[in-house]
Amino acid sequence: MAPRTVSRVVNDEGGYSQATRQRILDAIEELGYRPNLLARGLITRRSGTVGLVVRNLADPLVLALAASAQDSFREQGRSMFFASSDDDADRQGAVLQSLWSHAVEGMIVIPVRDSSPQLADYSRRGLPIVAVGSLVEARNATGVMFDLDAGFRLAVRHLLDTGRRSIGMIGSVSSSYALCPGEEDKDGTFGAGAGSQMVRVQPTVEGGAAGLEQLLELKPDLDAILACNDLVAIGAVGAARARGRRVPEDIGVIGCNDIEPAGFVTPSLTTIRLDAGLFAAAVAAALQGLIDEPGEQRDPVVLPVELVVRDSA
Amino acid sequence: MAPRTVSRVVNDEGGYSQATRQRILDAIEELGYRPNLLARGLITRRSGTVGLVVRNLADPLVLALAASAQDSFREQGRSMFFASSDDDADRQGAVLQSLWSHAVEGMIVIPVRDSSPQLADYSRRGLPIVAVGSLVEARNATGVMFDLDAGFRLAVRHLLDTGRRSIGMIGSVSSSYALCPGEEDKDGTFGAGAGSQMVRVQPTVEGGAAGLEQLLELKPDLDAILACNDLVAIGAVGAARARGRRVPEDIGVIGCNDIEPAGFVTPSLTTIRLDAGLFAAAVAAALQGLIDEPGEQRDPVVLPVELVVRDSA
DNA sequence: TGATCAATGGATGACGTCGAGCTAGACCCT
DNA sequence: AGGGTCTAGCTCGACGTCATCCATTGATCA
Repeated sequence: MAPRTVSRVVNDEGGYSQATRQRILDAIEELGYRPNLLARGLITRRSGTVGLVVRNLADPLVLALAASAQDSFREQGRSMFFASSDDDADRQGAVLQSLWSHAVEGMIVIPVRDSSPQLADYSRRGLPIVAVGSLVEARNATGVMFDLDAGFRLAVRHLLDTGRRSIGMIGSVSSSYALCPGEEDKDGTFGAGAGSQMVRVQPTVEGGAAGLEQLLELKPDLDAILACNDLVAIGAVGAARARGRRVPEDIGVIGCNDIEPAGFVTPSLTTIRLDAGLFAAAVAAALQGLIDEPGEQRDPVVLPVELVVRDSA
Repeated sequence: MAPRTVSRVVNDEGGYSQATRQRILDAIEELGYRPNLLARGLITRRSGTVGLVVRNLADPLVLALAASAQDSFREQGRSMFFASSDDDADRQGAVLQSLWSHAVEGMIVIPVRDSSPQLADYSRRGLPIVAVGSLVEARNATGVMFDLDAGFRLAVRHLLDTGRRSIGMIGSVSSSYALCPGEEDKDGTFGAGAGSQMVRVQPTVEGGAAGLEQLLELKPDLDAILACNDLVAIGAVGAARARGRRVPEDIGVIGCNDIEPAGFVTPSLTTIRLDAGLFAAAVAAALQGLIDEPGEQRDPVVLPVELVVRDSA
């Protein structure tokens, strides 16, 4: 059997009979032949791999993103590298460099804060990059993000509509890519006429509890909380109850993300849902586009969000 | 500058002057040179990559495993492929095949049920495999698991010591690797003299609720529940309260895993803690061992567990 | 009969790197 | 000066695959 013919069958080039094809496939099976994708990638310049770089593993969207991205990539016949930058710009750079040396065809990155120039640099040198929740203006790069402003407006409207008048916001000290709607609103001009106040904490349950304490200090008449993610919201609910405030009667709380526990904590959490499946599909499609048609300028993709009204507000 | 000399510098082989080294490093910086790891792997037969294959992404241990494994591998200078088998043996096989074609040096696998022969086959053909929570008897393979039997005994002892007399167990229809202590105890011979009953459900919050209903049907005098994981335990707590049973007064509930929400649900969950960091470190070390000294027979690693007593039992 | 086509396979070079072996010169020691 | 040792640098081949180009064989078609 000639190598050339085997190559034709393995690569589906056509130009062989069904009988030959079957004979070759049988032989492959029997001998346990595995094509060496390193060698193939070396010559074709397409390695069949992509990379996913996240900021930290604790982020609830990461899992869904990884799962869904993986599905898309399997359909594309690509394998996926996975790495975390641990919220460190240098490490993010090292990861990009390393995976690029492994000849990934493209990368999905949840970028650390202020690393747009770094990403733009890599993409300009030829590495296709989809930045999650961040704008990267460069050839070979694009962004995918949730419409957090809309989510923020939905939440504030809901609070005002249900009679809340004094809204506090608990933001995150280290803004994550998609968890802090309205975070840009630094002056705190919440809904018309309503007072407002913003504090920043660690984006955890404990942080949420601390944030509520701080807000009550600043604004004793507080009757609503907008939290940058569901964990923070859960912490705020706990602290409010410990202080003798009822939720939702005395204080309404809205989270963000709709993580799984949000549905079964007491009271169940009203939250801005970020649809992880939708998100991941959009990300994978965007990367595919960048790889297939390199060099084109692309508009960022903005995904809709939804307010899920449960018991907490 | 000769390629050979550059190669020496890049690979730190020695045999060059400091001046040459600096000149080369400068040139690398300036030209944006990236060594092609595909080509390097082709000739050295060490690709610098490993694979992590999980059963499904919803498993709470997966995140911690991924995070910690990634840290270990970074120290080893390896990059990590990531894939999910979605609980499908054929897909697991396809993933192993695909990643092996990408020349991974070894794999960490959370195996789908009854896939030991498949793993043994791959490992016998030369792919180092660390199976998580499963025994694989083969050259080039080993297993890492929690001492779930010990956890099971701890939990039962605690329930008996606190006066429980009628224990029900909620297991999982699709046993996962580490979440179901005592699942082998199919006859239900729980602690001495205590009655016992076991049902199997989906390992989710909803499944836990359904499981409790079933158990109460079978055993109206039930006063304790042992759940195969924390989500199931949370579901069982919710269902028990909906039925008017107080937790822990009327029914004690013990979960397994110590996932993050376990500490802040109401009542906080007594649970068998599986230390994910410890686990992942052991897994990474085991794989490193398999890669460095191939062919040796190895004993499986068994990790200790701990009972975390909170409010639910 | 000659032309065309499909199936098959041979030969050669390239991808970017490392490995082995070699040369030329510098340096030291006797 | 002669011999040994070390360093810096070179040349050549190999890794496993695909691309390119061409050769052979039958079969079919005009």
